Amino acid sequence: MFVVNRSEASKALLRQAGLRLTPGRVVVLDVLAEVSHIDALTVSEHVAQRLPTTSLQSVHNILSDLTQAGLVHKIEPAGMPALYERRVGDNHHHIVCTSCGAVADVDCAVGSAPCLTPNDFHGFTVQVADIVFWGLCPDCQQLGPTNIH
Amino acid sequence: MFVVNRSEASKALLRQAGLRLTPGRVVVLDVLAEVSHIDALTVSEHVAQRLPTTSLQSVHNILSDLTQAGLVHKIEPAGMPALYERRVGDNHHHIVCTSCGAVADVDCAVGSAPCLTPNDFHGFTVQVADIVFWGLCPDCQQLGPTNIH
DNA sequence: TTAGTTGCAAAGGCTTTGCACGCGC
DNA sequence: GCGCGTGCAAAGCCTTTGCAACTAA
Repeated sequence: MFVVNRSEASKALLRQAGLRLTPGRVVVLDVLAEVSHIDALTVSEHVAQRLPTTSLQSVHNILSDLTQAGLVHKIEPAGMPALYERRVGDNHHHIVCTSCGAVADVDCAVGSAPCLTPNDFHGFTVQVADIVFWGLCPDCQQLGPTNIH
Repeated sequence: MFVVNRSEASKALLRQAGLRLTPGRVVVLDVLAEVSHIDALTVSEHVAQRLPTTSLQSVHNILSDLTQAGLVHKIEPAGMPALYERRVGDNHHHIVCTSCGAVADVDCAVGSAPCLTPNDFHGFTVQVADIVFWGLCPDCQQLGPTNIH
């Protein structure tokens, strides 16, 4: 399979997902391929450089569509605006810097079903585990924390 | 140690935490001792039954103070208003019903540092792990899900 | 007394909604 | 041409902030 450039890859993803292929969606996917863990506003700013007419609200719509289609993953760390990333399969979680808000991926140490030895809690059926680690990123460890969180 | 009633226990907690003892704070703690995993609005409604002059904003202030003092724990499941509970020590997480929003406590199966075999990810220093499980509560398993999430 | 809290009102940040226009298929 | 997406504007939701009046210590 030859994919010549980023946009072609994005278009292919959209087609696979059965989504209509629009400029906005292609550019949003392109942006997320370049920068990860960014919020809707940041996505919008990047999109605006290539598609100046696309509003923040449209970016929200698009991100919502892409998330539903499973092309994009939405992370919602407590107290922060939602962040988006292109998902690369699953079973990775995130660590967020309590000082500057930087985010990094974390492959869960335990494996495919983290913290889930029993499959059932209080009669609940467990479907997903959302795991967010909080700590200090390397930069903030040196500078001393300012705790945004 | 004789604690005659709920309010006395709440007052004792406030004193221990070095917080000023006000009616609002006592009642909020009382409410949280009775009902757990409720949002600020629900707390406010319960408080209003005993202290009608206390506004929602004041409840927010109070919850924020109590959270900072460590008397109360704030849970922020993705896409829901923040929930509060009186903390009973730590190391328990939560499972939220994707259909009706019900919340239950989960003692993490792995122990004190769930999913944390290494203590360091990408140079980050890990301080806390926020873990939220999503699934269906017993009621919604029978009724069929309506997925709020 | 006096520093810490409350009550009220207003604003803030992020996200969702509604509706007419326009574009992908 | 039909129907889904977009653009724009406005509202929604929860929460925070500002400030004067009050009250616990």
